[in-house]
Amino acid sequence: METTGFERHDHGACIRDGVSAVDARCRELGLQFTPVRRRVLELLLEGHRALGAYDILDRLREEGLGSQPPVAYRALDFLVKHGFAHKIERLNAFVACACPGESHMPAFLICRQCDKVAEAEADMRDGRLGESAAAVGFRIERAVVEAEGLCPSCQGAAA
Amino acid sequence: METTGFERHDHGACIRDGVSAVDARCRELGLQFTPVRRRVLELLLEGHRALGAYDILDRLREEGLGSQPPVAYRALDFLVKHGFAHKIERLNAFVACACPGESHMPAFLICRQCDKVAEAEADMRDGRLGESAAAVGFRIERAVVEAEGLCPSCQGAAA
DNA sequence: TCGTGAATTGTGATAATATAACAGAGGGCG
DNA sequence: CGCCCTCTGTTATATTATCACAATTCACGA
Repeated sequence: METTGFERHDHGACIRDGVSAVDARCRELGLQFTPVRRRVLELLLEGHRALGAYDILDRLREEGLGSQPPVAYRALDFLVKHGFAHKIERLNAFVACACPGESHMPAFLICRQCDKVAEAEADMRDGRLGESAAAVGFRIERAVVEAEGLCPSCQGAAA
Repeated sequence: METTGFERHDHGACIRDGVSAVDARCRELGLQFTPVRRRVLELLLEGHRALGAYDILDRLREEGLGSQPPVAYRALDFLVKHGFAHKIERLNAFVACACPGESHMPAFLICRQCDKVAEAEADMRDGRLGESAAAVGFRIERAVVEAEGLCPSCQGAAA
């Protein structure tokens, strides 16, 4: 289990790699990685932050890539459906996936101060929740796991 | 760790006990358990299902207890704030708390077929997510844990 | 008991998030 | 070319949630 997002890293590479990984994956799967979809992914990769659909729509509008909600929602649906982005239910917002292509049950660490979001792997079917689900005979298919708190640098800033 | 909601149980008692537990707790804490708040809690306890704010508002309207959204939202905010109910982010809906009064980090098992919701205890600060959060120095304060899948009886029905 | 301030409720308006429906554009392929 | 399929553009609308402010009710001490 690993996390990304709070450590410092080469963020330019982070965007480039994210986009090209998705690009490759789309080629593999025969999916169309259109300009709107690509741009939305770039926007999501820009900060390790969750962006609302309307934030994204505003950016698209500025750039002449579309002006109505369905444009943004369709691109986001595409990205989410294929695992290139995730929806953060707690925030009604979206983040780029930290490891596109790998199938996983993501969990998120959301800083309430700076709004950064890190992605971790946490398959709930193992572990204690999985046990208690199994105990009552519930079969877990998907899970939303969103932890909220303070990231390391905001803890430092508070002190 | 225990769950409730999928086992069969005396549901009449379930509502009565839920309401009176909250009633007692409000008395303890000097909170006003007003008619609207009581009624909303009863509605939430009726099925072990998540109800949307507007579903609740419709019921309140029928009963002459209020007709505008803030009436429902304020009652729900009260119940959630004091731990008598929880919001299911995945569904934008609300459920009564299975063990009001006890402070806890609830997790939910949501059946995608029958919409029933069971509550389990799952403190994310322990376990593997907690470890990986600790590893990057993230301090978890709250967590949304919502597992979706099939409850025992819906698995049976599917077969 | 009464006054006072705080909490609660009533109501209209509006914000924020999300989807439906259908027409048009474009590309691959017979 | 003509057909089909996917993607895009656009209007309209649905769903979820909050703001603002007036009216009322309630708790509590004088």
